[in-house]
Amino acid sequence: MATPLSPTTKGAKARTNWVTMEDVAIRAQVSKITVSRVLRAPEKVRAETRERVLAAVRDLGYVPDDAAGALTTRSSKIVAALISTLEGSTFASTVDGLSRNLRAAGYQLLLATTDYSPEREAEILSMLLRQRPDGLVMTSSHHTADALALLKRAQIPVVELWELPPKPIDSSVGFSNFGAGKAMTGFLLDRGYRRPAFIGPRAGIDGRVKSRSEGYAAVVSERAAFPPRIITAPEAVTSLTDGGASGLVTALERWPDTDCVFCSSDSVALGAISEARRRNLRVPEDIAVAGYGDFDLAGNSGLELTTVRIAGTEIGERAAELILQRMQGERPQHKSIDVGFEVVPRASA
Amino acid sequence: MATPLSPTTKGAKARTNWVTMEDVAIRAQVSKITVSRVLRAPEKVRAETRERVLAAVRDLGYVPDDAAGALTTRSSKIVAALISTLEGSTFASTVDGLSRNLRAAGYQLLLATTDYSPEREAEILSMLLRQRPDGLVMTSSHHTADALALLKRAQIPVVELWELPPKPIDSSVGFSNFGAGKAMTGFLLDRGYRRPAFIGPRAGIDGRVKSRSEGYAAVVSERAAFPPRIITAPEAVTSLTDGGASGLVTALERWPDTDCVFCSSDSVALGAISEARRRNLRVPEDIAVAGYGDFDLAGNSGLELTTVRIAGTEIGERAAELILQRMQGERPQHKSIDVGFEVVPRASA
DNA sequence: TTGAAAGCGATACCAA
DNA sequence: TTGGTATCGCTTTCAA
Repeated sequence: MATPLSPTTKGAKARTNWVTMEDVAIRAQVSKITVSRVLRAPEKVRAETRERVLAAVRDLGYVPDDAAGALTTRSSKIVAALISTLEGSTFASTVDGLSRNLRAAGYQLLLATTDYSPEREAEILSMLLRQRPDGLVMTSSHHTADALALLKRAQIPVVELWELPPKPIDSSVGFSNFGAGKAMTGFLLDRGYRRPAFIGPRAGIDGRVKSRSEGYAAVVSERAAFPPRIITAPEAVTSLTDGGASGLVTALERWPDTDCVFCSSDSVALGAISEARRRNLRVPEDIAVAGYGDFDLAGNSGLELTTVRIAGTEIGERAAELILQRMQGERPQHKSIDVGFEVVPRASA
Repeated sequence: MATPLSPTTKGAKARTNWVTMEDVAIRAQVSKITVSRVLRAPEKVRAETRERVLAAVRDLGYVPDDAAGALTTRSSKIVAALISTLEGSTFASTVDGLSRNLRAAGYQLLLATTDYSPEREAEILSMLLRQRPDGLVMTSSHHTADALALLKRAQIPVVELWELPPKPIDSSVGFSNFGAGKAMTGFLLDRGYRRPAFIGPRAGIDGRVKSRSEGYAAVVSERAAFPPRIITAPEAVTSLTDGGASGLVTALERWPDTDCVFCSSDSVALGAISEARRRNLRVPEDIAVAGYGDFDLAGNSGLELTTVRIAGTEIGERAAELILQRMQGERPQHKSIDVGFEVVPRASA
């Protein structure tokens, strides 16, 4: 035994199987830096040399180590995303649009969910920051002081999604939840409903829901002759659909003349419709139901849910564009992008 | 002006605002390596020193650079996930469970979606690998030769999700799609339906659907007196629900005695139910409909969809456990974990 | 057009 | 219990 190791120029001590740039360099008979150039600025290398290097890259199956490169370039090619939740598919399309557009520019998405908790968000943030992301997107606009301090020190572009905070940390892509609440409520009144109530999930879970309910309240206060009727599901109710069912019950008990409910999401609305059917109430004749989100199924399955449509994918795509510009040091024209929303009238209200 | 920079020991040349380990060391009057120890093996440092270092860490708001550390430890603390799609919320809970459990162990999730395309998967894989993930999970089991070669060279633990491939790359967490197709079909025949058809999305999009349809076909061949009836949505139809609607139409045209359709997903089933209602067919009396997935809404909204439930979150959680074990060099007892499935009988079939 | 040397921020290994 | 030194894989800077 004791076969002498072939003196592959000090390459002998590597214990991983990753091919390094040095390996490529040796095979192509050039220096490391030339390999680097071929990969990042091919025009700076003579065609002949370049071909030799590319051949070596192929032969060896070389995959560059971005993390190592990041050490000198100070750019990890990673964008971190803090998403409130992946369930209910609210943000799924946003994440999709985001990752798609980022990847097209060579960036990867580091994803984490916060379950709507600012404390968890802060904690997760500090973990994500250890990877030195070049940028950050988040779907919440309510942050702890710790989180804000971390973000400040990180000095990376931050984009807040799905709202347009009055005082954004940095920039934002979203729409006015307050405006959307107003629009739908106005639409319902225009349709002739007299006593709309608002049904939301457990209290304070989400600032966006609050904004929508405020939009509702604003319109009711202005145009209707009764105080706003806002129902919040009890803490015990966890599922959104269950919350919608119980919300409807509560609304009808408390205000028997309720003729219409505006739900904080389509899932909640489905719960309400389900409960209405259970009670043999006709929708919308006996009780009208409006949702929020325009999820896949809202328009189908005989549901015909009147709702508000948000361009989730577009939010992700625009956020990617914005953050890419910022990461490349450009100063984008707009720090806030309003993608709007749309009231979608269907049969349920 | 021209205030002389305080000679913070060569720290003067840094152009980022990140606090480095060296900065902490200086402030705590120790060497870098001691700071490193305090952070990773506190018991090896005298309590007094440790306190001084921790104070410095806090004061400076130091956040370690894992990417730099990865260079020597050869562990990036990153796990990459290749997900077929985030839409339809099929995999959302899996991603959630995965990222939650990984994070608890200090790992982050690098996420990308492949849109069910093996070619795209291979391409994305090579990009993800540049970040040197410590492990990889993927929801597809159909890979290109390039992808397999990359995976092989990467030499990291790989977990395939949502199926139990006969020949896994490495390990897997899922269940038998074939078995699930068989189980639901058997259930439908037991319920007394005589002529069940299978409705899937556009051809070949997903190996799992194929397995389910094969399970269906196996049972029909064995127990029924007619050849399997399998409908595939035309390429033109993109939405799953639309596919369900058109699938129902096709089935009834081609085989008017069809009394039951087993759909490849709940979304498809909703489309079918929707179409049935449009045609004034009663569900399940005139036509029964079964789905697959047990999405949030399946049990609600008067839908009462009979379906197959998959423990999506559990798949993610178990996958995290498995990959964590493998990354720590343990050899887990099981390379494949079967989380099973469950036929959920409701009113639609 | 190409290369040599010096880091980037952290950890491993061996000393003190 | 603590520290010095040599890397990790890559890019930058400066020369040739």
